[in-house]
Amino acid sequence: MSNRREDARDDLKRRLIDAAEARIAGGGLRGLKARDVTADAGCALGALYNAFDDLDLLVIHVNARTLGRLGAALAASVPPGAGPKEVLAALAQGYLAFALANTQLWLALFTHRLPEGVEVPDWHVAEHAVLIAQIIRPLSALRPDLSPEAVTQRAKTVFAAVHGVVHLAMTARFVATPVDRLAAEVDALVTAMMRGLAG
Amino acid sequence: MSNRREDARDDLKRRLIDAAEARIAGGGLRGLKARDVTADAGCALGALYNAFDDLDLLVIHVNARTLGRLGAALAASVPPGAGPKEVLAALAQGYLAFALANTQLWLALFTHRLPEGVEVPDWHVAEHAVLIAQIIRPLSALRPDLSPEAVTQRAKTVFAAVHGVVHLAMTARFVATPVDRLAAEVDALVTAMMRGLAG
DNA sequence: CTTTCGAGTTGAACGATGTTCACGAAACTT
DNA sequence: AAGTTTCGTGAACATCGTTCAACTCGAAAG
Repeated sequence: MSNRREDARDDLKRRLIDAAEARIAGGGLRGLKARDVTADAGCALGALYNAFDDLDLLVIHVNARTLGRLGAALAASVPPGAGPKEVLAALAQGYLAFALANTQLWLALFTHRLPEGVEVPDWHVAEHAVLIAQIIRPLSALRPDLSPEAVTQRAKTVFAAVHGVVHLAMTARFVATPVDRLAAEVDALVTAMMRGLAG
Repeated sequence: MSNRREDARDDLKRRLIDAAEARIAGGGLRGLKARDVTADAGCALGALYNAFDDLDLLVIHVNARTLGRLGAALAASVPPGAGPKEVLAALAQGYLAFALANTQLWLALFTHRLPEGVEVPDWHVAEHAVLIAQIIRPLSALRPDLSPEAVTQRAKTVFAAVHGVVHLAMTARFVATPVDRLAAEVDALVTAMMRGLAG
């Protein structure tokens, strides 16, 4: 059994992801430099390109972690025994709270772009399901008449609308909602959408 | 009168903005290289840094143009003599149409970021008013009870929600709305918000 | 018209950054 | 124990944005 090699390899990968995560959390995606990460992880510059094809792929692994934590945070934000509308309102507030508490890592989920022609790996595309997965159940409870496909589509739109408000508030200083108004505006948006969508 | 000099200077600036605009429209913000732009504009590499402090400032001038065209497109998308709800629905569709027709330049408005500590010039911050300016009038007609400040805040939220749906559809992979469904989803979102907000 | 002056232009050079590669050491296989 | 494969190493390379000293050439002065 070749164990020593695999263990060392996995350990190096973990250290590199740790270091990249810390660098992104500290200085944003722009602050991520190959030389910094390898220095933090305690390996040579070239070792990074043995563990990962690319700096982009390293970022994708950091984003995978963030998506996992985000999914857990969303699940934890829903009070037990709540009605559909309350669940959706709670999810929106949970999303906002995560974005505020993990700004740079959360931003990296949406600002990271690969060079033209390169596609995101399928396994990482699938991980983005957590963004809408928990919206689907309460939404279909609210609209039992819609097909599963239609509910999924509506869930995407509801998510995108909430995400848009939070994202613009934290990136565009121009049309941004002040942070202290954010929670109220997100809540107003969600309840308005629910009233409108529930017909 | 030193005219020859000023004219040449302004002409060079215009050619540089033209070239940068074309490069962004073709290959996105990532495809913008100082050497390409100066070659297209027919000047030496260093001349760019005489006309503009920075590549970032050149991008800002391109974005200023785009905001101007976007404002005009939004104004043109509103049918004369329409009611408030129709105006808002038309503005949303106009925004979507502009984003679809000018994808890369429109994306540059929101993906361009300056290095840490550098602030966007005030004159360019002010230009972003066009994004919500035309939303305010129909919204205050719908909600005469709200103060001007509250209406402005709601306009920002409405814009951010619509923007989020369009933006995510054109950048994110998994949670994206298919383009052929986009117009319908945007319309459903706006009408739902109007119903919810007006209630 | 000639001279002088200075703003604008030029392209080589610099520093930063992502990525590659030949070398050598370490670990696994037989 | 020898051979083979794997992988860490760090110098080297290519590509960026940006700077700078030398040069050009239009504009004012004599």
